[in-house]
Amino acid sequence: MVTMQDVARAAGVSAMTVSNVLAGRGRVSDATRRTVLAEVERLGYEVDLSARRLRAGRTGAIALVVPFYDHVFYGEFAADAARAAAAAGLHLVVEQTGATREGELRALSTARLRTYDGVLLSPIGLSDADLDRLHTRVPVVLLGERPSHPRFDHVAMPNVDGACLATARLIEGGARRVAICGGDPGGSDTMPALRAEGWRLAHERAGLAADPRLALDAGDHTAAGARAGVARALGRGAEVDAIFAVTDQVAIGAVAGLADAGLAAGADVEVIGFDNLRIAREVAGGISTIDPGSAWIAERAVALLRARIDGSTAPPAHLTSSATLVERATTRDRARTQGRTR
Amino acid sequence: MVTMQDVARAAGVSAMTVSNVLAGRGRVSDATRRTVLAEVERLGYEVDLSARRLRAGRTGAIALVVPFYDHVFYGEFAADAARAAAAAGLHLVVEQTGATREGELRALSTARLRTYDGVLLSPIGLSDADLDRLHTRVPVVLLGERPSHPRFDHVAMPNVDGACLATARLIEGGARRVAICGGDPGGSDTMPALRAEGWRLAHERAGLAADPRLALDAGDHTAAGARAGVARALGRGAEVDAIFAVTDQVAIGAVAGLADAGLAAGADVEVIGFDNLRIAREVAGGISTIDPGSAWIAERAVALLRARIDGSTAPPAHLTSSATLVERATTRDRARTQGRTR
DNA sequence: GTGAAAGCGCTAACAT
DNA sequence: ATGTTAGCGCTTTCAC
Repeated sequence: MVTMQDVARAAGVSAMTVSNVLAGRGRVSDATRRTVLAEVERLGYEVDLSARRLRAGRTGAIALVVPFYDHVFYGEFAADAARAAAAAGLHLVVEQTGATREGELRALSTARLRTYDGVLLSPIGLSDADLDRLHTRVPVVLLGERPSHPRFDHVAMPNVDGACLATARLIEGGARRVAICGGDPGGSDTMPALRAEGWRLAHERAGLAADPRLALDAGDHTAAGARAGVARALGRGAEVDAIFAVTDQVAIGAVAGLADAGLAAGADVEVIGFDNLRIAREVAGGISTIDPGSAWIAERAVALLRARIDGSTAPPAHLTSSATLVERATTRDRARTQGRTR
Repeated sequence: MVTMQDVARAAGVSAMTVSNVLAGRGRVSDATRRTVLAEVERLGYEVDLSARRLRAGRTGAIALVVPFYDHVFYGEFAADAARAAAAAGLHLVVEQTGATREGELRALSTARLRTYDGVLLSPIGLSDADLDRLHTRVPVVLLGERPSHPRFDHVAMPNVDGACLATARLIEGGARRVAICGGDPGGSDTMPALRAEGWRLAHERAGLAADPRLALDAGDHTAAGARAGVARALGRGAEVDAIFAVTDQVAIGAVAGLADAGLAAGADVEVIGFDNLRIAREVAGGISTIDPGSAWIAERAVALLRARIDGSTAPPAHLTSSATLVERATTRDRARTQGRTR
């Protein structure tokens, strides 16, 4: 294994000069630089990141910590975040927690975290109290449901607004029995709870009452779970004019569940999803959905993290992106695509 | 920031003893252990991974290096690999290369790699010559298309076999004009080329000739690209009895392209995809597909890496998983699900 | 069972 | 423009 010393010796300079050349730091003559780089190349030298970090305190890498690797939404989000990180001169790596409190604490609290300059965390299992207790030198920016914690920067999804926008569109389209699939009207601050709140709010604003019996189960929020939930509800005779599905995955399952019952999404029952996954465009002729502005979220979150890494002591920012309705085949098109800003 | 020294001081022992307690190494009295652990807890101490690695040479983490974060296949594969890694006592993190030679070299060759005990690499842009030139102390296990490189362990997808199995099923089902969507009959050793080879092979074995005009374009292998490709082919009057789509994403697009032309996947044109993505089960009534055995691949790859990390000098292993046909609604069911082993 | 000394590979701070 | 010194936090080695 070749070290910086080896390169220095071979180039007839000190290790410090090699370090300076490699980091583009300090003043080095052109001749020296060339010699050093030639030796680096010849010997196949590569800096040891651990050593650099131990001394310099930085790695140039940030982590995105998500609940599950195999959720399409997080995959697409990671791609957005990687783009934003690259633009900010940072390298992004992704870690998974399994959506458990323990997994999230492990990802944050344990040592692993020290090898990153900053962390983008999508908390699911972690309570505010857990976050309070977090004593970490590494800057953390929270992603997710609702801007909440006073100590951390937070960039949130427009959960309530987006759900409200979707439900309002379904009501305006003439539906009076608008179901929510995968929502949790009883809960608080989780994604299913917040989107259920938007569903309820849209009813209220239209002078209607959201019927709790129209809160359809979506199991674990997979397409399979939603399909089964919709089939079950239809099977026991639930009357449904339209469905707001809390995610596009759920919407895909809901469309399948309708099809199982001989109903066509769009023509018979309007369906709107949430997330604007790329795949939703090609399924069932195109699933209408709420675009939560993921690219904007990724960009702002990375910018906030970058600022903290650079030592910013500004008060924590709490941002929420704005939701846009994207109409496709599962809603009968009146206007094609209409946006709305909070 | 609290260091091991701080804990040692507080517990009235040496740093070495703290280190021993934390690593479960050496002989430490029970009383000392308890005191140390209590101080660790009280001070909120966490080991610094960079320092540990610098000295000990290990981090307990491996990297999975994939072309794109936002490809569903890699997301599902990462989840499998994380499970396998956890079982082997390793922590898995995911990095992205953008499918470029440069990105892959950067992920491997640059320093970043040294913070991992091993790397699972899914090479796309890298040539065998590039791999030859790789001089890295860190063990690398190759994933992907065809077992090839003499210096590395490799676990491959059953590309040719799987494609052959799918195509054979379509031919046995009565189709005589079996298209391939997203294949590359001219290429070599890439995923589209190998799956095209399987398509050709199945024809040959059935005493038929694969018609090169039935190699349908799928653009960048997104559902959108495949949909456009199928629509274009149908638009210029191509006669197609059945479609083997090289991935499930492509299959989803192909089903949409057929629908655009008023054709029903399954009833009018049989379609088989490849990958067995979870989402493929719920789309279009269920897309028939080839299960490439991703979980097996992940498990074997992690086991090989674990062995190398532990110092194995066995000759490089070259494994290929076996393909299974999963029949759903886009094929007319005769047998439900039939496997085949290589 | 525990500790002291040494040093992993690198870079900040200060010479020269 | 380049080199010297010191030390980041940990663990290996060896002494007690």
